[in-house]
Amino acid sequence: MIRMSKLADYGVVIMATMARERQPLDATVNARDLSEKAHIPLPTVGKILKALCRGGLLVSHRGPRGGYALARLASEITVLDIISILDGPVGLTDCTVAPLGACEMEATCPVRSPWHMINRRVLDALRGLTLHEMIDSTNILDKRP
Amino acid sequence: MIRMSKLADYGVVIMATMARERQPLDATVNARDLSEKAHIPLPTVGKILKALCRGGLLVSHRGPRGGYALARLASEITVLDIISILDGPVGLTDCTVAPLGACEMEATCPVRSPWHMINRRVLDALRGLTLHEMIDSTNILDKRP
DNA sequence: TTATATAGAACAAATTCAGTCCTATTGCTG
DNA sequence: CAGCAATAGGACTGAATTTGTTCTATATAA
Repeated sequence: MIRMSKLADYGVVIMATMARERQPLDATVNARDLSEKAHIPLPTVGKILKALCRGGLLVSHRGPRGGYALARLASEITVLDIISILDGPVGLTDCTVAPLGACEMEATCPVRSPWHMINRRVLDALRGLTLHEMIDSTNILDKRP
Repeated sequence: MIRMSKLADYGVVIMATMARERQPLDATVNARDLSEKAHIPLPTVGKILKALCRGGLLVSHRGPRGGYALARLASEITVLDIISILDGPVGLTDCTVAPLGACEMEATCPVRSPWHMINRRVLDALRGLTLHEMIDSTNILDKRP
């Protein structure tokens, strides 16, 4: 159904929530607080935060008063970054993600190249939106046609 | 993973194959031939053809020498049409498809409106490609940046 | 009347996903 | 230094979705 996983959906919400707190880059938020703010169960939040950390979007700090913080500015994190980490490579069809030669129909497939074009547009749409734009309530995104 | 179902993927291939035959609108192709041309198992092709027929994209003809034909010109059938019929409403997140008020976070959700914008772009990309453009090997789609 | 082809529903198997839990590790703090 | 707080990473289970098949009924051409 061309739907992304709930994990990725949650991930975007969590990242947006962190960014919206407008904390300095080095200020950390722990999983428990995020769970409450985003209304997502704590174990799930933890799982997502760990993945985002491994993916390089967050930095973590262990121990008491530990937590997570954005690894870079909200304006330099895109929706595509988040989804790719949590869901793997984004692609509408297998053949847009699989390595060249993986599909035996490749040479004669009537839809291969059109799919690549559509896929590129989808990627652009996801890459074109940063966390910063997402939380900036004064942005003009919604007014665009 | 933001991937559409195989059924929808097959559906697009099948429709493109039918359109590529460049047969007149009333000429029918049966499921068996399509199965061979598209390299998809016959039962699966049958299932997809039935669904596309119910969805109004194909017309069927029973009995010996029966089969299926496009219900309208290839230039008037979009990729979005095909996917919607086989996979249901297209939407990256549940909240872009669910009726208003279905999500309790709706009022305060930090990502709701950005998602709607991204979703609109994805829909546009899918709606912007017709079956005719897809099979027209001389089209300029691939050359676009 | 018979063979061919689709209609539609029901079904079984397989894959994927969501969510939880457990143990290890790190680092603050008294 | 001892104990607590917090993340790291993996394993595991249950559920939901998806895939692909099969079976019976119906229509139609020869």
